Amino acid sequence: MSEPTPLRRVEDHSEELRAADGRVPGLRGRATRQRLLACTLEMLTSTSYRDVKVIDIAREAGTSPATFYQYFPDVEAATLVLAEEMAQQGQHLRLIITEGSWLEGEAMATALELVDAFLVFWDSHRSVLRVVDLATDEGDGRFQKIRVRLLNDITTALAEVVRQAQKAGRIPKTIDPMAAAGVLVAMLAHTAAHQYGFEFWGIRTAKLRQSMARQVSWGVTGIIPPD
Amino acid sequence: MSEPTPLRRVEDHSEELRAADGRVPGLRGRATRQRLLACTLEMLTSTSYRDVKVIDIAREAGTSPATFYQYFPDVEAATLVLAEEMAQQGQHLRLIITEGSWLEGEAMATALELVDAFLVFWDSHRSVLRVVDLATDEGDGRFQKIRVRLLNDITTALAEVVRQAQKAGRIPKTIDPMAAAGVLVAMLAHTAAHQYGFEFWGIRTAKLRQSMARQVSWGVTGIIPPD
DNA sequence: GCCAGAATCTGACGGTGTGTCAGACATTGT
DNA sequence: ACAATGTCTGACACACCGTCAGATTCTGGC
Repeated sequence: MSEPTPLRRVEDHSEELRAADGRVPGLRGRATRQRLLACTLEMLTSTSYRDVKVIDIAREAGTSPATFYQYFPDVEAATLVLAEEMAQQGQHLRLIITEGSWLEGEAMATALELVDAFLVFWDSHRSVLRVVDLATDEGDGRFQKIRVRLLNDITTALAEVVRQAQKAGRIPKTIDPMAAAGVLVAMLAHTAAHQYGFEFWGIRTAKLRQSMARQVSWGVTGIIPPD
Repeated sequence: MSEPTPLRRVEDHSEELRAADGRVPGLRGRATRQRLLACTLEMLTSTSYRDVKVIDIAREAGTSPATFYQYFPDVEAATLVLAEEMAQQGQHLRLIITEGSWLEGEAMATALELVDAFLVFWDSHRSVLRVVDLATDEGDGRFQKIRVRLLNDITTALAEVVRQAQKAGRIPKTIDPMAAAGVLVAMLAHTAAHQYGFEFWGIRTAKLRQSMARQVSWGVTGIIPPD
């Protein structure tokens, strides 16, 4: 537990935070950084992405633009951190798939649980997720990585369920489990993202849930769900 | 065909184009406007949306920023026009659904056709579509309207197929046809949007097509597709 | 308590983009 | 040839960006 290498100056990195000038921020610094992150998030939810300005974030945080640049090279970088935090929190979605039962008669309930979790998660991270999607589409590798990390675990978990169904002969062997799972995750993600769009369109959320869960349940187990 | 109301000055509107100063542009004007639109599109595909600047569009079009503002209040407005043009072209997707056969043994082929059309369409309008998605998420009603118009026709067409399947007793009556169709369209749209993301992830496009079509085919007809 | 030195913040500045004029320039009909 | 009308742009005031050098605040050692 004590310092193991007194001679060589160990740049103990791992998750070392660095300010613009290369220094490791102390307590106060990290607090300001957090404040800036929070305000970035707030701006992101209340303003069009195009119009999120460093100067506004700084004003909101009760500091100056120069301070912002002390901790982040630009708005995108701050958003990236927010996205990483979000992806962290998304890991629990995976558990619903691996812990839940996909047996006949129970699959639909598990699917519904997954759908609900998706809807809640997407709703509470809307503003960051839409930037992640945009940046990914625009070919930004950093955001793409986060997006993949978030969805990959969920997809592989679902793919494993598909593989089981294939063994049981309920889903054709010609199906690629990852493709099947990926398509379902895409459906979940996009529906969740445009949730309120559907409502506005005259579709009740309860009906939406039902249809989403139905597609997931069948797509993953090959079992036709009960009404 | 001749002027019918010589006394009252008829503001013949309908689809009257207006410049910033309220005048109706002539030939040269409309040409410049088109040139600006084309350059906006080009910028949109080659640059992050945040970084598309009026000055760049103008430079590219060989004109000055002031000219841009003659025809559009801002970059978003120009994008809106591009989005409208795109939505127009999307109408043909609807035909695939209404003209195709969803009978047993043929549904999968129709579904595949639909999937392919989606993939092609999304690919050739990627840059505009991602802005439409972003702006819609951000609550911009104008983009939302376009998005709905594009997807609504497709969704109602699919919903009609679902309704038939319900009559035939292959899909439970408790399902809301629009919800079922909406979920499938969401899947198609999102998968198409992140097409190359899947490839990068090790999934072959052929397998993706297959899984997409499978979900559509079953979700819409209730018939389990053949391998 | 005081102070040196480290950590943190900011005012001020040159650079670039925005959005708006008034007026220069082009085109057209007579 | 010369209005009248349509089209474009230079110039400007304003806002934000991103970067310093130096002011301000904190901290540990005495």
